[in-house]
Amino acid sequence: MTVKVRFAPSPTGFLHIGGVRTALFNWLYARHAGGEFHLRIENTDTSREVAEATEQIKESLAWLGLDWDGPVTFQLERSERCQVEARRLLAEGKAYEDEGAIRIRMPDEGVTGWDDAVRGPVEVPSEELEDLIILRSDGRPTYNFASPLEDWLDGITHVIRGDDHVSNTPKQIRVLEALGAEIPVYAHVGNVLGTDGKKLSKRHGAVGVDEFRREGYLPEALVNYLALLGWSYDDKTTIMSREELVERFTIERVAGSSATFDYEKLEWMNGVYLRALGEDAYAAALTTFLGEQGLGWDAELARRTVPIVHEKLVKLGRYPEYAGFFFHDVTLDAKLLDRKTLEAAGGVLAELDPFETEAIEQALRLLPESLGLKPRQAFQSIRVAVTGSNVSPALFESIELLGREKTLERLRTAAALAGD
RNA sequence: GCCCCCAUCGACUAGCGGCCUAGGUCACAGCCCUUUCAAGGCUGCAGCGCGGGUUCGAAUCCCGCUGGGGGCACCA
Repeated sequence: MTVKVRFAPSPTGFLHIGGVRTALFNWLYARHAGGEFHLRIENTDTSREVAEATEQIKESLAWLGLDWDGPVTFQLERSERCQVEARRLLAEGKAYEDEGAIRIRMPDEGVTGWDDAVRGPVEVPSEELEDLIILRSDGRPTYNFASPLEDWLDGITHVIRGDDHVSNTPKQIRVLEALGAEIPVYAHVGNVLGTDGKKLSKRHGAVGVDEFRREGYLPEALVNYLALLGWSYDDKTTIMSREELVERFTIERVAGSSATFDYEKLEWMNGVYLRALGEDAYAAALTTFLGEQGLGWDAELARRTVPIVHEKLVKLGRYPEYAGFFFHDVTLDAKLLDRKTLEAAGGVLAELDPFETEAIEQALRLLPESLGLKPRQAFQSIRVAVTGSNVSPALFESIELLGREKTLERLRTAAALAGD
């Protein structure tokens, strides 16, 4: 039997990080099993649909590399089929009319249960199940009717979804039974919580995929991080490529408990991925990112800064503040400047030939002692003058890249500002 | 209120009755390296929610409690 799973978001807004995690688990499971991963838009409730949402969801998944099989399907397109099936249930006496709507009969004794692939057996007393409305009086199907019906139509074998659906599952199982459909395997994954311990949702702690993209996270890092949120391979492995994740992912190792999203770990992991990139790949990622930011910065110059920023940034979004001084003028804090040092540095660098890192370093290394300063103090002053900050990429390399003219100009400006 | 789910360091987790003096990663602290910041190396801090059982033996099994989460719509 071919594994078929689906990710079924409702198009009411952007794809948030909890939803992505669900999509990822489905995708990993499908790819691991050599099965199919379907994308289904559950737009039963037209009133809440957001026009751009579907496109945005597709874009987010594509950016993350979660490709889906077959066409994207829309729940709305199957509403006629829903009506046909509802009438059939009516005719079979499994459903009845109620003020224009159609309700399905639920058993009122015994239990309704299933063997959840992550939680094990779950049982709900059937008396808790109301005869739920499957067709509204205006003829539109409700979610708990349309969703399982579509699972049936699409031959979905495994339903992997968030914890918040456990209470829907018994209802959907009864719908499926009435329909005469096979019951898929259900796997309920623990929810993703915000730092406040509340479930992440569009209304709460909203974190869309595009936000991570704008901040300069790499999709590979996000995927790796998310995979570890509720799943683990063993007791040691943390960094795993997409291929390794696919190869290793199993539902048995998915946790049923909810997990808190941790930005700091994500940042660390993103740094790991960034550092693992070769210089060309890094340059490509950086210039693409900068382009998306719309800053209009010189891509060639950005490319040349790669060697000195490569190991330093934990996410590309830090680049503008860290290396922006290459592209625009700096503002200085006079308190951090020492006039004598700056003038001496200017003097030394003015005549230097060639104006290259090694020569620059040799020349500047001589300064501290002659000024009676510690290297640390002298270099910090120069660093601030040239880069505008006491945190910057390597100083001598930066000076070479900036060029003699700009360096001297900044040194002069800073010296004037320093006073005595 | 009722129903369901969950419960190991601050966070993510490993653990599926003896291998646990509870392991790994992030974060945090200290040290080393060092022109800043990172990175890297080393060391450290820190946890089985509580109470009963079962067993020769419990983080692991059972029950209760507590806590957290989710759900109870002609929303999805």
